[in-house]
Amino acid sequence: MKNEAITPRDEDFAKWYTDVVRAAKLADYTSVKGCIAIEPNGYAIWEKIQSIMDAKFKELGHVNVQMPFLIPESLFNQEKELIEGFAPELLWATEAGERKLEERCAIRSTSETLFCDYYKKHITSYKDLPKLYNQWCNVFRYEKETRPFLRSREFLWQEGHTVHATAEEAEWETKRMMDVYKWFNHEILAIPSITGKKTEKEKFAGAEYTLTNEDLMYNGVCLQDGTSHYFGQKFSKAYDVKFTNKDNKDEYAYYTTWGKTTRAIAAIIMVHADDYGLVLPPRIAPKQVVIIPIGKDNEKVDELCNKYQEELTKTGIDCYVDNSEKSPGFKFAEAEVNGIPVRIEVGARDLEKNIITVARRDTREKMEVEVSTDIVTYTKELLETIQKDMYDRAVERRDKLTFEAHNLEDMEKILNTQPGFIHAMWCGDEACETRIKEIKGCKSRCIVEDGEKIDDKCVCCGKEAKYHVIWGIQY
RNA sequence: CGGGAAGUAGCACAGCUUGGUAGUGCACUAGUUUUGGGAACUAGGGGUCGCAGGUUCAAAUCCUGUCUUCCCGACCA
Repeated sequence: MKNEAITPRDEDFAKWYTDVVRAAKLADYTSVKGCIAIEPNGYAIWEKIQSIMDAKFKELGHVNVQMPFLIPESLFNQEKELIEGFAPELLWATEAGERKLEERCAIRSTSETLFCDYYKKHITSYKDLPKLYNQWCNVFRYEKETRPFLRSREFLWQEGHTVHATAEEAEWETKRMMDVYKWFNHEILAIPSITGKKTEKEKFAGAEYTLTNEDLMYNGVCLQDGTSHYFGQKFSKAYDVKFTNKDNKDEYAYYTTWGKTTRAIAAIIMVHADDYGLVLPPRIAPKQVVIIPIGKDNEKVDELCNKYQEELTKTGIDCYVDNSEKSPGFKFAEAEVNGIPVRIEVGARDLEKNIITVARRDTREKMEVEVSTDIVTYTKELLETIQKDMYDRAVERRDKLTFEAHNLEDMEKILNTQPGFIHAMWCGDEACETRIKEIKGCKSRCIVEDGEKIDDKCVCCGKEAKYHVIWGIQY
């Protein structure tokens, strides 16, 4: 049954996206521009993202803290590049009625300033290092065009802020956290992201360098989804974060930050969802299985539903029985639009033949299963299969939308027909980046680490090429 | 912030040109019958027409301003 509330994906991708968000009840608009109400279905996904990532952070030795929501202007001003980079997005709070703040404060857009201010007081010796802190919070950036999850003014994220005694260790941390994001996207979200280093033009304001995680959406548009920054001593010099090293000398600390946001939910939608609604990879689905009874007041049906629910829950599978008064057809459609990976239909008619029906959301395939089958093993295997198949399909689509450009004409042709990840060589000159941006706003996504040499010459100016870069149109 | 479109019941829309009792479908509530892909019938409830001014005897309708949402740019996770 085609969902009429959802605009077909190939007809209007932007409209399809917001239709899926609304139909799956992930978020709704509020009377505050750019600030969404994340609804239970959407927040449950975020909670699952949090729980998996948080467990990973803790496993790696990070601890959670919470910093203030307001940042004094004087503190912000200590780092020139940061304030310049963020100035257009900052919202300043000064007073509310007759109550005035002691100092003009920015609503936090990112918390480097506050962490540095804190670390400055708490680090004296190399023995205090490293500090591996993370915070889960909301931030506010004054965005002009907003869309649910994809780009909102207020959004939720985690920001890790670590300080180290040596550059090597800090760089290792930067890389290691990028690997965590990559692992998370590949293994949990079934999104085959690519990672690499941002160019000078695209890096975070004030960073020595920025590592990035880039996803490719169904329509070939790129999405930055997770970054890890190496600041070297830049911030610690600006904020005076010093420690005494082993040689009894003062040294500025080495600083890293890394973050991932609710935008990941946008990525899940734009990579996996279809014309029937949301499709959730089993490992991130808050509810992995829905059991739908068919046939009213049928003892056998109810009994089997409850038995399945109990057995599946016991093995750690998130499932529930849909006992609402709705018709079976309604329940099917609702489970589908909400993206629940597996649907078990227990019907009176089927039971006479000693079977049940199992449907997988990703392919919408229905299977008849003998009642005697061990439902736990069957479901576990099916969930794993779905996870793997979703990943494989995403890889296939990404590869289909991956191109090589050897000159500007190639680039233009690709961008005008079907955008995607465009591999091309670059001389390293910012002028060439600017020139390429003139083509449909195409930007460098990342420099491929250890990327193979496609050409000797820069795709733009023809001079000697230094870097293998992936280019694309971004959200 | 530039260019375009739209705001009327929870949702989708009609009514506006030519001012005169607030409409339709879905959803909602109650009851009955139903249940294998968004059930049927009957009876109900719900709207200061985005907001603020103005014109008028009278404004959803005309005028001005403003806010929000969507699309296309510029900016960004």
